[in-house]
Amino acid sequence: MKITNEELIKNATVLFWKKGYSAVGMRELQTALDMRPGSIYHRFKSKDGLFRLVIETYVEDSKSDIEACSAFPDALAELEKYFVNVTTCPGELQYQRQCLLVRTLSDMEQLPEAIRQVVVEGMATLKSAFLLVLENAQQQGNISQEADLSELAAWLQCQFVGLRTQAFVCEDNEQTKRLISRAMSELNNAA
Amino acid sequence: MKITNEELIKNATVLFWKKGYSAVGMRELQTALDMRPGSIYHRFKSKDGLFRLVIETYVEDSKSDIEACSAFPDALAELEKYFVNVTTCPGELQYQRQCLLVRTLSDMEQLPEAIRQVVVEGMATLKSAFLLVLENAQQQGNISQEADLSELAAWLQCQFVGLRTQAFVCEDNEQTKRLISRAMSELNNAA
DNA sequence: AAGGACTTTGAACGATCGTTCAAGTCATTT
DNA sequence: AAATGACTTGAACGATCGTTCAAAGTCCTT
Repeated sequence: MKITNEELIKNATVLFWKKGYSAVGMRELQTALDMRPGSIYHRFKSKDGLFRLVIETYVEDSKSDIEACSAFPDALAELEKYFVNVTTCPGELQYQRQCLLVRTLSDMEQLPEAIRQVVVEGMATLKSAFLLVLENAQQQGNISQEADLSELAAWLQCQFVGLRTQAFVCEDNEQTKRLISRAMSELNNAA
Repeated sequence: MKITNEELIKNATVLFWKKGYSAVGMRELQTALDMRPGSIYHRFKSKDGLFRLVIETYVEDSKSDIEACSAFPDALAELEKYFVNVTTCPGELQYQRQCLLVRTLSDMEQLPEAIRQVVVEGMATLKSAFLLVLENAQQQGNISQEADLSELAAWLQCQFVGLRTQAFVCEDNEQTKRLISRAMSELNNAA
């Protein structure tokens, strides 16, 4: 066991993100992880088990990235940077523009119930992360005191999903940035 | 050939929409269409060929639905109704909340280039449909004359994708309606 | 050096995948 | 009634799927 789980999951994430759960074959994983089937099954129990770890890790990482924005003096400005980063990642990383959770929604039908829960809960987790950022922005005076932060968090997540999907399809980074700054300025005007 | 292509495509659409391109097996299609493999291949050439027709039909239908809003005295109000209809379809039709084109993005990797184009062009077609509605709304005086309609169309599509995805995951129809009316009122304030 | 627990190996399994094709059915034309 | 052409049938093909397991390898403890 010289190679850490963490590293293996990172490699598996790339594959699953690029091709989706069902399109990734075990032989492909065997190559990518440089492991033979028995080893993979010994460590991760099954393809499902490995995928579950991938999703859980992804949610954890994304949550950290989003919540990290709260620490800055202007949380909303930092969140905007994060949106831009995620939607404009270049060339060989373009597959990362589409949120992994959203892309996994398409595989839900053939995932075991346990993993479906992880995905749905993951969406909720990220919404909470947005909420934390909004709370800080409110304290910083950039969002009105009367605003319904919980609904704004749902709204932010909508924007997040929509923007990432459009960036994934369209590739026009300048338009994406304009759409992001439009969304952010709507946030400032929010009741 | 007593059953029309149209009807067969309708049945196939349900399957592809629910499970996604790669998760639908030929045997499943054989059952759903009540046809034997040879017949399907005789009519549609391949699984790809059938799926292509499904996508093309979906784009055509969606385009019509969206553009139909232009004909009303208040095009934006009609568009809002359409958004609500699509995001709140009940129970056994819930799979329709997620846009079929967006859900197909996840299968792109394993689709032949020709169909990828159909999907991407389909997204552009729907954006144009939104543009048409916006042009009418502008003439009706509900959108400022200075607004960049082309960018607003991209923005609308973002909202469309984001809202449908969130409605697909969350199932809280009331929140969805609030988010939709928020989006629509932002449209009124648009520069 | 021997024992024991953990890990890796890779051939093989049964199931399912999309697809093919020779044979059969059926309506229409001659 | 015989021939023609369009469409349907369903067994079968090779490929690939996720998974298993007995055997071999590795490494620490005694």
